[in-house]
Amino acid sequence: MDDRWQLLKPDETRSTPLYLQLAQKLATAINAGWWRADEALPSERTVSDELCISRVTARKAFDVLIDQGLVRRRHGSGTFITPRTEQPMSRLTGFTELLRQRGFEPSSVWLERLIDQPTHEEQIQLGLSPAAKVTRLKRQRLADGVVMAIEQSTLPNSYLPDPQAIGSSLYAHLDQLGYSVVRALQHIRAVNANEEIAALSGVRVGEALLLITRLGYTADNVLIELTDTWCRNDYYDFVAELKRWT
Amino acid sequence: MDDRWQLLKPDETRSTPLYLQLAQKLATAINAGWWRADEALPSERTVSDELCISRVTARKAFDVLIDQGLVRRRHGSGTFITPRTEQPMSRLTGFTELLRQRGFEPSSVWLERLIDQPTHEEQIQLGLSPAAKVTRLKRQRLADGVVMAIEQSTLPNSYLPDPQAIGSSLYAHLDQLGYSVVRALQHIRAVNANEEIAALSGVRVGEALLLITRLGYTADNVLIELTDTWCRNDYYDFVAELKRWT
DNA sequence: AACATTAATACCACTTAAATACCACGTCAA
DNA sequence: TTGACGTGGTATTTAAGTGGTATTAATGTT
Repeated sequence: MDDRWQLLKPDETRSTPLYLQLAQKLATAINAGWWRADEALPSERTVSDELCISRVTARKAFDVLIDQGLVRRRHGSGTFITPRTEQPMSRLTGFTELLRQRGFEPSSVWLERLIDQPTHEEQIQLGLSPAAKVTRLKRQRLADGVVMAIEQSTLPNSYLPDPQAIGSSLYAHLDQLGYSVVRALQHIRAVNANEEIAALSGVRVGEALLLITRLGYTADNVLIELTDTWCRNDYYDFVAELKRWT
Repeated sequence: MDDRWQLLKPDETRSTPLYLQLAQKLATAINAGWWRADEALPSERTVSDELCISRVTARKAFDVLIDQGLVRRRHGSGTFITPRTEQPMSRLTGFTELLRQRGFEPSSVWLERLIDQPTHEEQIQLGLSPAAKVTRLKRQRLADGVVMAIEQSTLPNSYLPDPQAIGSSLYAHLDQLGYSVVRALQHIRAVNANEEIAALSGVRVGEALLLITRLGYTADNVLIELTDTWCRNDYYDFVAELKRWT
């Protein structure tokens, strides 16, 4: 900043309103990358003081930027740059939340909700006694009515006595039962769609899909969830932000 | 400790919150190895007393470290260093490092190292002047002698005057030149291998590959690296650890 | 003249950083 | 076994900084 204020100063000739001039200059600055994603703009007061205009005028310029979706306001906190690529997913969040953030209307269709014998491998991973059973869930995930992913979860039956009782959000249901998934390991790889998945997700057989395998842990560090998700990546790009620790 | 407290003292200029300053200094100290794995940090009270700040402020700094997975808290007992092996890989790390961690012997073969005209899109993304050129790098990445990925990078020529001088590690080379990549956005999706990539990576045409697109930023938040990596996922699974923020 | 737009002033409501004071869990020695 | 002490956990408060809004005056348009 500092010397950059000069560039935001409005013209003397008031052919166009002050707030529009400012809005335009600010938009240019944002697109030029003066601030990074989620960084706060100077406050409305700072801007108005620095440019010798009223705060409401500065605010009105901000309104334009908000209307354009360039920035977002938080009462009592500041005005922040909207990330261009929308929300890097670095937190554990359900499918539903994630889609809402991206402006889609999420929904889902149950394909399977049943109690079953665990495979040998599942017995070991989930630490089940020989007699224990598992609950299997399978559903289509939709965004704006289009199938986006097929999701298949396996949990110890003891955590989900009644599979039919699960609403649209598995995580919300688990929360209610006191078994919140707090930490997860996600394993991402690419696979070619087989006949079953292709038919269910509406892609051609052989098309590349993301296969996300998730291991969900409770606060006690107990593995309670094994989930495979086949994602059509034209709808579900996975974005991660990485940092270097110097 | 003792004289080390001096190094943790916050700056007078309060441009950034105290707790963030402290968190950063502590993180540096931890990575520098001030404490051993599973060793306890000084207690929140000790830190706050020693640095003449409130305990809650010290505590808030600790919160940041916990969020980064560097330490772990035990009620009534203390705050302990997380062993490196359990720390989530949320750091930005080159291919080489990553493979070593997994016990492979990494190597690479150059396919292309040249100076070229940028495409229009690259001009905009990298903020290049009309006359500026870019350096293109393309190589096979091997693990134990087997091709694992094809990597194609584009950087502004100004950062890499002599492409031939790059050794095996691009990041190490950039570090030496003073243009460290500090932050990166990774975009992961699945694609079917086309003829070129299939031939280069030794898979059948149409096989599912991970396509990882990376945007690398310097500390000044300047985008200097565009990299596409096509990965055979039988060798390179992408693992991420996610946390829920309650 | 009547009206909408622009811009300024003054005051309200929310968020955050930081401090204080007190509560709850572990450890360990008596 | 127990209780004192050291550890982390949390509710509350204060001050400063942020956006939110009603009101008013000047200007331009019809």
